[in-house]
Amino acid sequence: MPIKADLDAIDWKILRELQDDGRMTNVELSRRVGISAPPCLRRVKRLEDEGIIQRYRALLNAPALGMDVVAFCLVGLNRQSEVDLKAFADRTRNWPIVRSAWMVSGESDFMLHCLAPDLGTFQTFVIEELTSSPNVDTVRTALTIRQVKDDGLVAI
Amino acid sequence: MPIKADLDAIDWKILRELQDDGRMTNVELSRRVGISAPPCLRRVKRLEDEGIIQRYRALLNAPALGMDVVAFCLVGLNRQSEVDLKAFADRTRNWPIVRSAWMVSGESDFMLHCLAPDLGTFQTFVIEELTSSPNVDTVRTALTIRQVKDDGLVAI
DNA sequence: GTGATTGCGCAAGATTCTTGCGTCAATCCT
DNA sequence: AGGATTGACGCAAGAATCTTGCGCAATCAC
Repeated sequence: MPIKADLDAIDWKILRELQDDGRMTNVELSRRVGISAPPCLRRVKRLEDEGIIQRYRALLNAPALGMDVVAFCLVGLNRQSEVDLKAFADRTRNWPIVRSAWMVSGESDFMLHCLAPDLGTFQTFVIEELTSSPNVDTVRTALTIRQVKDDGLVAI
Repeated sequence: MPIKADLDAIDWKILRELQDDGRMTNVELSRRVGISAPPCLRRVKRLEDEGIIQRYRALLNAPALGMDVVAFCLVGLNRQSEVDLKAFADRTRNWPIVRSAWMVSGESDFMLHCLAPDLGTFQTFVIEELTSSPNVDTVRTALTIRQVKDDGLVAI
């Protein structure tokens, strides 16, 4: 899709600040990156319009909301045809426990990032939904103990 | 940390909306959840103060920024003592290619979410940094082909 | 039934957003 | 080389939003 963006130092500063606090006011942002508010707002809008900033999201505290189990599942399929891959990808979108998912290459075909209120719910999901899903061959799970790093998507 | 929050239907609506667009104005948010702006702002501030909303983040388009390789690494250590785990966790924080990391239980000890400009850079990282890091036993990588689902952290 | 508590909405001042416009520096084209 | 063009900045002003205090109604406890 988008051609590689050409960004100057101020653009990178903006991206860094908005990754750190996506709800910062434009006035504060402009102060931090060293230009006045109007051109700063125009830069942010340009970054949004070009799709470099895809969206803004509030990050929630899962345990406080009763979601105590975070886990990853590596799923291997029996058949990896285009149709089979698409069918499984569609299925992940209908499982609320699966919060995000990637098609991957390697020993497995999909990586699922899962969130469940408790271990029983998660195990039931793995056994009764995931493992018993058509075309699913192997499922390896990794329960998270704690997150040890959480930086934004892009560094620099 | 936080006691399980007790949230009513409006709070959940607010959380859903701010996960979908974390930069929405409070006026628009209040309109969507069906109350006037001042109590809506007070609810958002309460959710922030109680740590239910942890932060706001701009999500960036990695390929547009020259980051074409997204991968996961499952890392197994030789020794899993408290000190060893902490040592490896600290090391992940100094690797810019590792964007987020979890300590996990299962066949591996750590899950790393990695981002690199190209395959060569990623392979060099895996071979010269990760695999050759002290106490690292096994490294299994899964290169992502594409993301097929990306919902917020908490559903409902 | 009465008092306390909680949360809503209104209103007004402060702040921020947004747009148009003038200026300036850098680049491009003869 | 020199004038034209482009692009981006900052100022200013009107519009929108944020923020706070306050009064009122509903709920809860006693």
